Amino acid sequence: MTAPAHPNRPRRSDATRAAILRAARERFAADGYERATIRAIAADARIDPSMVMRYYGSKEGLFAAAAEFDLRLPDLTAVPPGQFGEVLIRHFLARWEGDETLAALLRAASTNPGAAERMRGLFADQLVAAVSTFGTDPATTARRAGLVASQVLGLAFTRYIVRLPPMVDVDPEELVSWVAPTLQRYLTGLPEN
Amino acid sequence: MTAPAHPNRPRRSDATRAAILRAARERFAADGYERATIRAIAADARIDPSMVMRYYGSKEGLFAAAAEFDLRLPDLTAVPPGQFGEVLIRHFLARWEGDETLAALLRAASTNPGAAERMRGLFADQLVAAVSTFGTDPATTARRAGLVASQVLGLAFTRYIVRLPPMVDVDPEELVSWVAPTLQRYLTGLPEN
DNA sequence: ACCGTAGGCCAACAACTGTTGACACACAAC
DNA sequence: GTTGTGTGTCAACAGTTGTTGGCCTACGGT
Repeated sequence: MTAPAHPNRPRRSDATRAAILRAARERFAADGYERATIRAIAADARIDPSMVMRYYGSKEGLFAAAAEFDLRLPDLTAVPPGQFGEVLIRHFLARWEGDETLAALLRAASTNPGAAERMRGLFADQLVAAVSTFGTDPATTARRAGLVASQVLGLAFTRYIVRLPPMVDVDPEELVSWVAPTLQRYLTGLPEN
Repeated sequence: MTAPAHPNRPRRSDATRAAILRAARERFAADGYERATIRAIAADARIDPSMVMRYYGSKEGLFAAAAEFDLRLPDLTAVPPGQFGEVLIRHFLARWEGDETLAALLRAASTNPGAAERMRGLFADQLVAAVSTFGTDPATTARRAGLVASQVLGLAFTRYIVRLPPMVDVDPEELVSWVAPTLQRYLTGLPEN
């Protein structure tokens, strides 16, 4: 057990824990869940593999800690309704480039049931919530959020995972100008227009 | 060596080869590349694991054979320019539901470099080729094809891999009516309209 | 009827995996 | 200084993986 008498006193091992988490995110993002071995992660963090087990219990526990993620979606009630799409795609691009946690989660979700479940939860708890803040028909909210997810995740998949050359090379600003109208229509438009 | 004297004579083992391939596609589609073990595939095909090695050389060779895929994209020169988007999304949906090979390739591409390379090739050889048949500026062809791929693969990812409930439950016809305009704009429109 | 060979199974290998327990050191409290 | 606890290493475990070679069987051409 690692339960100090004074619960909030900084532990001497905090640096090690952080190093493990950083290495884990890198490896999970680069290799996916099953190819990212505990031994490799421990080597990156320059500690013994058994430390990973002591601090995170198991490989699944480590992944759960490493894939903790907050989309930090902006409050759409403070955004002009005509700019929902642009604000969202800009936010996603920035969030994605700056933090490899989402890439790790995306890669792992393809093959690991637990990671897929976590991805569904992230979608249901955060994206659906953000979409439902402004007044659309509640009956269509989930579907609109799903469509947004399909375009945003597809963008991430082609750009960061499979790395299709045209999607890797394209200027982010041009990406925004192409994708923003798509998200805008998914959020506020009607089908078949 | 399995080189018969009369090269095109049907081999007695053709049924076994086909059974292996079918089981391999199922397992790769359901579990991804690393979780799909040769032993499990062989058990599904009711043969010994060593047979897989004899007929396909290695796990990578088996995957290469199982992930052989032709998108069978329609000839867009025979389609009214205003219906490119609708024709494409209908075709993709049908192709996806009827054959799990693409799901196998998609899942594997997340974690296996070879599968990702194959996905890039499929994109470059087949989708870019189809897009360039009609007269858009050649300089933008690859980008337009990339955007189409991002939406189509994102749809597949959310619907068949992660299985986001709203994307799984949505009626295919409604999916068409939402996504067709997106693809249409990626193919023939201008950004920021 | 004979015999080469393709089809198939079995057992084992070496490498790698997540995971565990025993042991050594260092620091802080008393 | 002693003691206890948190931090870290080492070696080994049991299971699984891709892969290999030997052996038996049964078909098909002659």
